[in-house]
Amino acid sequence: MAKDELFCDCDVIHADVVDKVKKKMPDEEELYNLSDFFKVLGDSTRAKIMWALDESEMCVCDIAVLLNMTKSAISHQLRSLKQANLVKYRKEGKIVFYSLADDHVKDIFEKGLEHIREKN
Amino acid sequence: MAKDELFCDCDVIHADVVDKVKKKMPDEEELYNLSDFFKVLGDSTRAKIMWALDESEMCVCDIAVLLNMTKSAISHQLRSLKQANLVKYRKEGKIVFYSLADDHVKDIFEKGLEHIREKN
DNA sequence: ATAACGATTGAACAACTATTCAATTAAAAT
DNA sequence: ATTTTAATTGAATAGTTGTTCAATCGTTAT
Repeated sequence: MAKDELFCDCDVIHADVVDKVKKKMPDEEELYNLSDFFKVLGDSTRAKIMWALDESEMCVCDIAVLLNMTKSAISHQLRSLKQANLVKYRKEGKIVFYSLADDHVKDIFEKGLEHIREKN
Repeated sequence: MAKDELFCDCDVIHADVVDKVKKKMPDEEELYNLSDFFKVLGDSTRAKIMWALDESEMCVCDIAVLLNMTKSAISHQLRSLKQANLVKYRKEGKIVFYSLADDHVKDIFEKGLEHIREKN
């Protein structure tokens, strides 16, 4: 019995399946990073920001006006998006222009929308 | 001045851009649902479950053993996944087998992994 | 220099969420 | 019928997270 299974409160029902899947399973860290990536998109404010930046490069103030929120709130969220490499920025004087960092994101957005629009 | 802009703590810097994006912006509800969808994937336990179910249909107990967690914790998370239409299930006696509900999810997973593996 | 403004930051609070624990349901086996 | 087991459920708790508020940084204009 593997030490991984010591704390489960049930019998192994299909040990073959579990073993097979366990062998293929990617690193703990990789799935953790994956969920972290989706977590960033999993907030309506950030989703709106992403959508907006997909349409056009914008500064913090523009986004704040668009979404009717404070610059501070937007800036905090842009920080999350920046850390997740979903957006990039360029400075022009005191204005900071943000834009999407990655083409994957557009695809992911579209796939996600397809899913929720299908409405099972 | 639109009433949407009353509470912003800054001037409109690029009104043309803001207006253009505002017109294209999808319904509040749609982006809210989109972020809700990503939120479900934005937890490492659920991401692991999704990954496992992408490999093979599994019962609650199998998943609990695989992830070394209690059936209760897994069941709670499967409930979230089910509500988001990410998984479906079939009953066989007292055993409940879960599997992925949707082909989109596989694509989204792969796109997400691509992104985090690129490592900017 | 200094005032003004876009943007960022940190602390604090409120809202939300994942896991645990105990109890319960439903089906199978004795 | 009763026991066993897979699964679900609800309440509670601990941890996380989004927004607000106030202060600060950096650049531009006066």
